[in-house]
Amino acid sequence: MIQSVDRAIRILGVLQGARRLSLSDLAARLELPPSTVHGILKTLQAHGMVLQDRDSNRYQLGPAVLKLGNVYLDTLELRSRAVTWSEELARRSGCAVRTGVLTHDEVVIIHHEPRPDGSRQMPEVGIVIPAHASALGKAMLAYLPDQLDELLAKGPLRSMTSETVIDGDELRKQLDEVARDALAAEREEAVLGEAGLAAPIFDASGLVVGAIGIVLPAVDWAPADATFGAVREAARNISRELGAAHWPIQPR
Amino acid sequence: MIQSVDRAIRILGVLQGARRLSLSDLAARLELPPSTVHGILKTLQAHGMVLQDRDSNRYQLGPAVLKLGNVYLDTLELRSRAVTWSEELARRSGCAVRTGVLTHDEVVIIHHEPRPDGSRQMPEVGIVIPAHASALGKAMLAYLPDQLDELLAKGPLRSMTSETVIDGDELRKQLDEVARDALAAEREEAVLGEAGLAAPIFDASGLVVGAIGIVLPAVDWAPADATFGAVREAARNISRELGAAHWPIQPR
DNA sequence: AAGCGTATTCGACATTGTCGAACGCAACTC
DNA sequence: GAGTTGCGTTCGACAATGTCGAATACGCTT
Repeated sequence: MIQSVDRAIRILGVLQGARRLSLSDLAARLELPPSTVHGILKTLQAHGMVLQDRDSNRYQLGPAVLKLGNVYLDTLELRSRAVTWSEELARRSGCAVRTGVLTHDEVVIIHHEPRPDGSRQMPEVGIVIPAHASALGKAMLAYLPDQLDELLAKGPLRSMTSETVIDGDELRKQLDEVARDALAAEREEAVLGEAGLAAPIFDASGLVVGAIGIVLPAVDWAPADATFGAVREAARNISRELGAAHWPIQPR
Repeated sequence: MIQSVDRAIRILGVLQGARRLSLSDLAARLELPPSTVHGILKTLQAHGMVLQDRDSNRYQLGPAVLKLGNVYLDTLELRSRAVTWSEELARRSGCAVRTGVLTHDEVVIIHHEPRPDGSRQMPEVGIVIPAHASALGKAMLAYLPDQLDELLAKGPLRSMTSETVIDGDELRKQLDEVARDALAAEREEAVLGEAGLAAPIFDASGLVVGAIGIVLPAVDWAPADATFGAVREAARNISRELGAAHWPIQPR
């Protein structure tokens, strides 16, 4: 692990959480001398990864990170497959559809198909949700015991709403059920008033590479039986296109 | 400039251009020993900035970059203003609307309003276009002589189509006209069959912070007079909301 | 089974980043 | 308007750190 690179990424991470920060704030949060942080910041700035507000001198993320993000999406085979099947799933379920991948303890949304009712909706590509509080995250974690252990070892689970599962054992119990059905649900655990239903996506090597699912108003729970089937089918179809031999894969 | 951080970002940049690369390819392109690149790569990997394909061992960008990109968009005041006015501009012009910012020699799209005809269109947020070959880029460069000098000093302009302006003097001449009208046009200079029209956006300090414009099929050139006015108005409205005292600002 | 082309590990060396201190600058305060 | 405080930034000596060549391990082909 190269120290300065690690520090640079940690700077980006802090900036990600706090939007705009002064050099001294940044240094305080990282527990590093300001001059050290300054050197790294200037390097990041030269590449457009961060930029400094002319008026306040505070630092924030720069346009170069956006460029990188877009290229990541283009390289993902999963995404191109998800686009096709999301459309169908949205039509069949009448709900917005999200596809996501796992990074450490969070789900990153890589595709978002708006509800097919024609209303204006914010694109959600790139947003992150704690894995333990989302249907997508649970669908993936159920088949990734190592990632789950790592997540639980890291510290207490963050509570998002009163419904968030923050007990490790309770989460494990839920995930056992998820693995049995290849279907994960979430009711107001991340956002009040919102529920989710998701299924895991596997690739040719039989490992979970993502999950696809629907988002619906909590009051519309439970969805029709056909909807459960539609989510599982979307996940299975994408998995097959990625070369997965079976769906679902048996965990462990 | 911290060497290892600089190298890390260069690695990300190469990965951005080439999608997936083996360690030796990557090392060869950067003219660095493989072991040096490997150390940096492993650090980036630990943070999810890059990931390694299990089968081929090749490296590619990871989900963490996508997360960063999304947060960058959220911090941009310009973007939230652009969303409102893009909608109006799309309605008035009947065209797709793009808003972009400048990084070095490229325009990064930070908002994309699809053509209001209801057809399915790929979201274009995050894509990059060489500044000299786009209406958005010209609109900004006309008011940023320093950036223009830097761009021209860096080397020959990249040709995208037969229409791309690759002569520095010719570009300067065009930009003088752009600065006079506060309106930049582009006809098939980046993509054959596509034309653009854009106007610069200024902030409270009177500097260019972005540009907004429309994309239309080259065969539909020239747009109606009202459309020219609509583009300028959108740029002026956003500039005013950002605190700009005047629009356009006089260059130099 | 042998050989090649990979990625990866290791360790010695000196290059390089680090950190404290000093500087410059602007915005307040009295 | 002089003094003061709180910034960001620059500088340079030191040694911690990243670098690179060589050695190892791995997987694929022949």
